[in-house]
Amino acid sequence: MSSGDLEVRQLRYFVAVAEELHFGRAAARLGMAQPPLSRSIRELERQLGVTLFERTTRQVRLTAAGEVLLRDARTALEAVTAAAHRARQAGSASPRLRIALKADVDGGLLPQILHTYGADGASLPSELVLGGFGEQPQALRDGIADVGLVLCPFDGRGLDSEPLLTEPVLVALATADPLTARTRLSLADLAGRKLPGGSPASHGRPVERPSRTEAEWPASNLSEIFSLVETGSVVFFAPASVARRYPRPGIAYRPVSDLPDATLAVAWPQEARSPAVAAFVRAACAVAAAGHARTEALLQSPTP
Amino acid sequence: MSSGDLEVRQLRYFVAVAEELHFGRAAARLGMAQPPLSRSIRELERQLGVTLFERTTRQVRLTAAGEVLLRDARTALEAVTAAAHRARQAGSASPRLRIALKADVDGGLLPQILHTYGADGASLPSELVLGGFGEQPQALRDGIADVGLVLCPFDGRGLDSEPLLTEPVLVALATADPLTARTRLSLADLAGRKLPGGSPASHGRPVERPSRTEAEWPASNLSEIFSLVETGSVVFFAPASVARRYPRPGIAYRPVSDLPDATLAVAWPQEARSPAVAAFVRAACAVAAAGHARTEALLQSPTP
DNA sequence: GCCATTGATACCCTGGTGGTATGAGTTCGG
DNA sequence: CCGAACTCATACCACCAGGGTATCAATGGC
Repeated sequence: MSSGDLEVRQLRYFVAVAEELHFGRAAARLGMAQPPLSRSIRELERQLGVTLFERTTRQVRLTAAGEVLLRDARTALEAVTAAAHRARQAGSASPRLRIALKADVDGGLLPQILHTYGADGASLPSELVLGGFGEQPQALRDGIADVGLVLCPFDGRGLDSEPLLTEPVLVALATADPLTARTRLSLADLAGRKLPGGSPASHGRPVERPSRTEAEWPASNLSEIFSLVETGSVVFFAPASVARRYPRPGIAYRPVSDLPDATLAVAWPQEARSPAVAAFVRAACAVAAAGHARTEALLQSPTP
Repeated sequence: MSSGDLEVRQLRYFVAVAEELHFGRAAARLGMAQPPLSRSIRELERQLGVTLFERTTRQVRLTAAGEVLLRDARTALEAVTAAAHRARQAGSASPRLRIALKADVDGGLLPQILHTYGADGASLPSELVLGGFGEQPQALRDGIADVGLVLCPFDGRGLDSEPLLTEPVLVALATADPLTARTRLSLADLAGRKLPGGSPASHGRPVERPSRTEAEWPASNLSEIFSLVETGSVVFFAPASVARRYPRPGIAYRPVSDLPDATLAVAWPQEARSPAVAAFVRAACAVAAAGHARTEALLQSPTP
């Protein structure tokens, strides 16, 4: 037995094959030829003493053990890449707090949060890490960012989080859309409308892992999405704070009665121990609480 | 840059050097020569673009980036070995639920828990994984066990847990000990007495990572410890349920007034999704709740 | 100032890792 | 029923990464 322990390369290969369920495609994705990949998987199975795939010449399927390994291998790979990224960051000449978020999806709190955070003694210079919908948790797990603003629900494996604010979700329609005649819509009204994601309007964000390439998204940023909305080719669900930021003449926003409110949260890796992360979380919670209190006050006393 | 990504071997090497702070000793521990180890660390630093150690010929110190990497590398290595162990287990012909505990430290609940668990439809045959004090959390992180019984407080990184029962801690003394004359003791009374761990009685269990070899523990199991207690060479702190199990004539148990109660908890890896683990946790909580209710009843109605 | 200690450098060599060519089994069309 | 296409496995080869040995160089203690 030369077994001893697994290597990262073996895990990468395994995940590639497990995701493609096809040795040739997996090899292509890995930039290598198929035979060494087959051999490597076989060697992995030998080391583990376990069959990971059931192969026919026409089909490759994961065994139960393979399913288990796929899950654990993914988290192990995340942990390794996170170690690398965090070490690089910690060794850099100018250490920074890297904040992951989707551009404009900050509930309008970001400037205030940054201000409060900057006043904290434990604060480091901050840096924004912008990413697409739902990519923030992965960025945190991979060590690309230290803390993030995310929309609930999100994939919280290995993360801790604290909710900041909850706000209604509006639908953005072209002003020309007949539905704008109504002041309130339901999901049923929107059935069949296309979403920027490309898929028909079922509701909610894509839950599966976003391994798809950017190319599949016809529009990757909100400006482009709202341009599409303006032309009437798609509709788009946006939290109220995002809607406030894009008050275009060609777009109308309407509340959706049966869509749950969107909750913005601050999230960070569970094992995070950095004082800067703690300071940012403190600042975010404080700003959210202040905003909440202000809203409450407005509601309580309509005539101040 | 041939960097791309880290390899497990590099992380193992780094952790060894970071723990030993000495290339020669680290190399010996890894079963290899010193020069390739030095070269490997240098290559790692080059890949990361970060200095991990400050070396003089007389001293090796971790840099800040090194500290960060040490923490993350440990968790990454845990994740990798866990993946291997869990895959092996999942692929075995007779899958089992592996329960980690320290022998006899189960609050007397284990038989009942196993009985209840066995009646659950989702249950698998169970297997006990016995380990020393505080080794259970590590066993769970390394994928050696699926669920465990642990004493609080414990190193809960990556684990979820549920408390089961809380009971007072007694001190075990030789019957010949003059302190047995008193019915109640405080920690101050025991100052200076030796504990089985070898260190003087400060109180509590060793908190640092138990990487020490078994040889450092003069007694590795409770039978041996209680033999030492009988001879008067050490005293020993034991939860009441453990004391009940060793009612030896040569040993007297006394409550310790200023020692916090011991809490037994059931713990499992956060990412665990197995129905068998869920069934065991359910069973453990149910049995604990039942026992708790029984105790309450006894206290409420002293004359039934 | 000499010596012991310890990390770095130089060099060699083995084995693992990847490439190419090809075989073998399965499925589908005719 | 046969052949073509597809796909995974096997055989064999080549390269270099990773480990070993010998040695140097720098530092600190006596």
